[in-house]
Amino acid sequence: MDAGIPHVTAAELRILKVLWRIGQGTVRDVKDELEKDGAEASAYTTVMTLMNQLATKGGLRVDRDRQPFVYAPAIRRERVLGERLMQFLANVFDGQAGELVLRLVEEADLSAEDLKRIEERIESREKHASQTRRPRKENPP
Amino acid sequence: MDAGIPHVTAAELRILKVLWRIGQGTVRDVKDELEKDGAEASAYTTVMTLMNQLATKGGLRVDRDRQPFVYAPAIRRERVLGERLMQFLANVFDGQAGELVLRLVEEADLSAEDLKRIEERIESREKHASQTRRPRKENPP
DNA sequence: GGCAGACTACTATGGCCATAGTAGCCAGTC
DNA sequence: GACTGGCTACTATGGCCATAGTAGTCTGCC
Repeated sequence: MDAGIPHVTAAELRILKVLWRIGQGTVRDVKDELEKDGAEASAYTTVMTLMNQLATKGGLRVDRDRQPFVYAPAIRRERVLGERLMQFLANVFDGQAGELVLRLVEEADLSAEDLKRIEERIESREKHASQTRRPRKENPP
Repeated sequence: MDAGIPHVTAAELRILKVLWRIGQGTVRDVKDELEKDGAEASAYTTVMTLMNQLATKGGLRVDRDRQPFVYAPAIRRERVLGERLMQFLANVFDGQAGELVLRLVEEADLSAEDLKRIEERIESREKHASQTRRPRKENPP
């Protein structure tokens, strides 16, 4: 079982984000996308190096039958971002999620919709919490 | 003007956290504290190197009249964590604070008090938002 | 069948950072 | 006044990562 997500560096994450967005693509596709949103992108070979590293780690799946090779994400956005978030929470906020959320509510640009949605989640969360003790997401064996 | 906070690396942040907690201390004090909570700490000279780097950058203030030198934080916890948070938000969640908060509400350990406090903030936030446009925290000179 | 353009594989480099060692200094002790 | 223990200053090293170059290969076209 390879439940653990491979370690994804910052530059690799930029690649993954593009592929999550466009579904799949060649090195050139990804490079073009990066140029589009990112100000100045990296050299073609740099992007390729990153993509191959990711593939080696199991972060991307490569179709080598097509020419040029076509790359697609092999790990889900949710998992990667979740992992990152939990790590950040532990490292910077010592696991104090409450403080982190409060800060965001105060300082970040949250739209009215965001706030509404968050409230709803909290409410349903509180309801469940009063019944079961700490209703946490299950980890099925 | 030195409004910008110096770049603080991960290891340096560990040091700063200790000093925010204990107020001030010598290299040995900090090393001892690190040993206390962190499993295995670094060598004495490693801690000293980090503290001197921080001092050089303006992250710590050093009293060299005392022997051994006494170090104290020169930047506020709020500022450093806030900076870090905004950076993380931009890099990983593309500035989508809403998504980040939702994830935390769902997956992190939020106590009932946390939830309550967050709700209050949101409510007051929504009230203000309907009057003034984005009431942001002031930066007093 | 050879050439041009694009693509891949392998290798190189430099920066940043965490870690820590060594040498030298200073202060208190016997 | 020499010695010991702790402290400081300076330097070294190795790892990780972002970046990218070069050589070699493949494919399609003329």
